[in-house]
Amino acid sequence: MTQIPPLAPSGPECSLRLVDADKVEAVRSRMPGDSDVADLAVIFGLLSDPGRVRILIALLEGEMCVCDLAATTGLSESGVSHALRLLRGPRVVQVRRSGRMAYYSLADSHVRMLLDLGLTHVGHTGKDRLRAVETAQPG
Amino acid sequence: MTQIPPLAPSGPECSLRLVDADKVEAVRSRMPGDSDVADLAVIFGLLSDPGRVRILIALLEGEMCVCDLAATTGLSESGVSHALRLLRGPRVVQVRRSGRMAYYSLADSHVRMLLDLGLTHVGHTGKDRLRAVETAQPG
DNA sequence: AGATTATCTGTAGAGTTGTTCACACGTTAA
DNA sequence: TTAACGTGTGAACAACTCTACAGATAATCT
Repeated sequence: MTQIPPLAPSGPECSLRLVDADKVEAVRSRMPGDSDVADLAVIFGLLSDPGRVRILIALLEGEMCVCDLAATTGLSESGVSHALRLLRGPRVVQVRRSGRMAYYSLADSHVRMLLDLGLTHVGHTGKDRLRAVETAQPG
Repeated sequence: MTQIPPLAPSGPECSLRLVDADKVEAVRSRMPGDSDVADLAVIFGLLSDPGRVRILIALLEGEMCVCDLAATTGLSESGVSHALRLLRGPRVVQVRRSGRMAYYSLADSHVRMLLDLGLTHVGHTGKDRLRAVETAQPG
């Protein structure tokens, strides 16, 4: 089930050096499969752009239409549309249409938690993300 | 403290359309600052590469040296070194040196939680995963 | 000393990503 | 119907990122 296959490709002339072979084997056996790792990287990649981060943070407060998201985030409406397209694919956001409006909202609670955790890491207040509670960080 | 400034740049010839101006204002006022958003995007960006994800998942089990990380992840040792350099900057990992060995470990518990949350999001197999986040919140 | 080992760094090329522009699509109003 | 509106899409271009290779650095050993 594990990939990253070439640990011991053929014989003793393997060029890989190992210090703790047991640990390497143990960790390799518990490593998620390639597709899970790739999917994980894709999700994080979607959160790696400031514009998309702002869009998602805005959506934490509830659904919004494209033009309001543009005004909120400072992106162009086309830029917001492109970003939302990327986020729609892996179902990070979902859309509700009403007439010519498109109202977007978060489709996955994990993304909400990822954003909260990330903001905590970055030091933007404690868990209380969107409120100004100075939790000064030493060093 | 909020940026994304050009909501109402000067006058009525503003080209931005608003549907729910109150909501836009409310969300804008709670939006983290540019540097927090940028830092957040950087952190997620570091997690957006399969190689780095594998390195960090390996480090969930404890510290490892570069060559063992290479054997575990399938990356070249140079590639691991490059990846760790990126992760060292924002202090996602830390290094302990002993002789000519360099032992890397996770430097931030948030990253541990981000990885676990992400794996839950993609894998959803709900299994034993990686015994990560044992320091999670009490029941 | 020189050789070997483990890690680190610089660079170049291929590949990817974000932004902007222009226009297309479907909906609503006149 | 035509026009305006909100949104979606494709293409082009700059900017960025990943990977591999070569070499550098520092510690260890003979």
